[in-house]
Amino acid sequence: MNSIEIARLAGVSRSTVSRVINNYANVPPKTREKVMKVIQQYNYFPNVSAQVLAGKRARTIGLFLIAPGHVSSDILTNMLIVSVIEDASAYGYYVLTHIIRDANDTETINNVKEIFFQRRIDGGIFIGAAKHEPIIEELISEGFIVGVVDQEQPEIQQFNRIVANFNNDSGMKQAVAYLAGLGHSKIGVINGDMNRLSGPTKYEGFLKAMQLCGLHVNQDWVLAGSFHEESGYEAIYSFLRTQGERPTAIIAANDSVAFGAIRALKEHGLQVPADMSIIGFDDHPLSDKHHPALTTIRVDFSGMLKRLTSILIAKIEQPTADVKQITLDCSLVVRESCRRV
Amino acid sequence: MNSIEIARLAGVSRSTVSRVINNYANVPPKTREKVMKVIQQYNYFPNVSAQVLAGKRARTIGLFLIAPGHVSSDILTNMLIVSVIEDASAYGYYVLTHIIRDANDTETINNVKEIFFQRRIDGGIFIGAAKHEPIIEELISEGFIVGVVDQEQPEIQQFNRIVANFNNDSGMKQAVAYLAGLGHSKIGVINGDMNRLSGPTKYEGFLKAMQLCGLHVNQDWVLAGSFHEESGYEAIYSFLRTQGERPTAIIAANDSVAFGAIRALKEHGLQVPADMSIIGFDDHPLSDKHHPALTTIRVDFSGMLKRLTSILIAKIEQPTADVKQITLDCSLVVRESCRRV
DNA sequence: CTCTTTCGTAAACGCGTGTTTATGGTTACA
DNA sequence: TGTAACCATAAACACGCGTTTACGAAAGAG
Repeated sequence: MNSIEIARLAGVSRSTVSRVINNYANVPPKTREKVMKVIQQYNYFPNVSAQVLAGKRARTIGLFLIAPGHVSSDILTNMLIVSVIEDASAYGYYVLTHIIRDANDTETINNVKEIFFQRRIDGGIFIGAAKHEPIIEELISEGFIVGVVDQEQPEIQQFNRIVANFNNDSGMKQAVAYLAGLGHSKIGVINGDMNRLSGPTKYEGFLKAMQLCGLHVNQDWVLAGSFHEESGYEAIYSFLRTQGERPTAIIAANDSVAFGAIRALKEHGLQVPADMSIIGFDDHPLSDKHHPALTTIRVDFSGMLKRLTSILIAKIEQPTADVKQITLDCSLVVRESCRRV
Repeated sequence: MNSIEIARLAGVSRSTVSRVINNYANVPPKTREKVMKVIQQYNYFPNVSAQVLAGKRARTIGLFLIAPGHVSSDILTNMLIVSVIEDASAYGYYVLTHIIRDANDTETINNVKEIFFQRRIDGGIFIGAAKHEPIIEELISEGFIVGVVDQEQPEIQQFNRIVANFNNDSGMKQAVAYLAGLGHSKIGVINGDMNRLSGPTKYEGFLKAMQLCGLHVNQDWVLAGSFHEESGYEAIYSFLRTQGERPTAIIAANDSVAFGAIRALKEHGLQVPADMSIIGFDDHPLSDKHHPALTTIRVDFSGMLKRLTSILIAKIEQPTADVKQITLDCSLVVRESCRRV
């Protein structure tokens, strides 16, 4: 079934069918109706490949998840997939999801390039990218429209790069201020992956916030991590084997890290928040089900992706649209993992 | 950049470029290498729309999730998305994921049809379909290749329908036998959605298993549910308000239902497994983290989808491939939610 | 030297649609 | 009746690639 058949069955020319489908003005309602009837009767949908070849858009965006480990078990990442799919769907766009296990592997990179250069998609969103991701730079320089979460806005702004970030500074400020308000002055931190933008920015936010509250940062309480549950566990596990003074509160780079940290504390016979207060970051879907329910800095991932998807599609349809950056605020969610000292 | 350009740059004809790309035999290594070099140098990838229009496959499959509620929070469903994407990726296929909130809504159905009829995909997988899903029947009758989880194999087998199921009979048998072995004879059940195939088959499996173990089924202990956490909670909540004898063990249609059931029991002051033994179904990713860790019937969803994806793609590439049905076994996983009586 | 095989070319067609152009046919209004 | 304005058509081209065909050129075999 193609437009020629439809034209024949409706007793009109192929041009008219095309004009009906593409909503051209110069076709009277009666004709339009006649054609539409045949189209629906025969389940006709214009072949998208032919449309693309003829210069139309594919109405498809790519969603690229850079995730070395087991994405499948990360609820948060998975929420985002669904989120983007539904957001795009509202604009009549479809989503091709792709998982990048190793952003440095040549073959993997080639797959990503293939998706863009084969014109499978009109634009793409990258989640979980490192601070500097060569493949993204290459795609942007090739003119592809790309949305990125958690990356720096370069000095020379390009029309085809959209950057979305959270205000980590503000988040950390809220966390530290809350702890200070509870009487804490000995505050430690478990950092995230320093190769990702939110790693260093959260840490810098922490330093700034501590200074603002007039608190001293003890470098022995600055622990390395990498945004994963296991890294939180290991950070605390190692720390507890050392001698010396201990903090009364710890801020984790995200909730997964906080979960791991709490697990390590429990194993060591320390209770949260009785023996140690913990604040997370992100408001992970499981944080309120956790025991103890996790006090955390909420971050609206779904909302961010909704905006990012919307802007991406706007740029696809109207390349002159000039939004290039969005920043969302964070907010403190008080639950049970911190106590007054 | 197109094949004409590449031909010019490599100093060969366009036919030769095409023959290199499609791995034809009659091109000597030296020429192939020369062409490949230019292709890589200029980041050339054949336009997929042109390829499809010229008769090649789109190398894309559709993944359709029928999920009325909040898919985003269902870890299991989300695991499956990632699973299929990675499986397809191994065959050089991409995945277009689509979420169906209401399989009865005309516009929603139209979107699904569009994806197929526009030739965006070579075939599709449906997850969460009802026992009888008109849209699936229509697509199959139109000749599209479709893989379905948890649906009946119709008497007249079609080459383009692939059905994947779990052996629910065997699963229920293991659950009942295990409970019987622990001394339970008063066993209740919370059913799943009876509009989905696994609803009735699990229940029938339960009945058969009870008979096999020589146990009586008390209809007061057969509770209605719908595969969701909330339905498990409500089933038990309502049941506990009734008078009369109570079972010592309950088998839930899946782990989510079991979680809900346990929550209701706890609220009512009943401990699991001290006051009631519970068995789930599926081995949900959170089941071993649950308190108490849930004894359940494990079901290998990822494994099933891996096979289903593999068969779907095999059929796409070789429509005569004649596998039409796969059935996977279940296995009991003993944790902490059942006790000897 | 001739014959065959191998390698390669140029040209053409088809895939299904969007879009433009030149050309009529119909309707409506003055 | 004449003249627009509107509606519709047929034909052609473009998009980029796969595939076929007819045709050579070069190389090797006899």
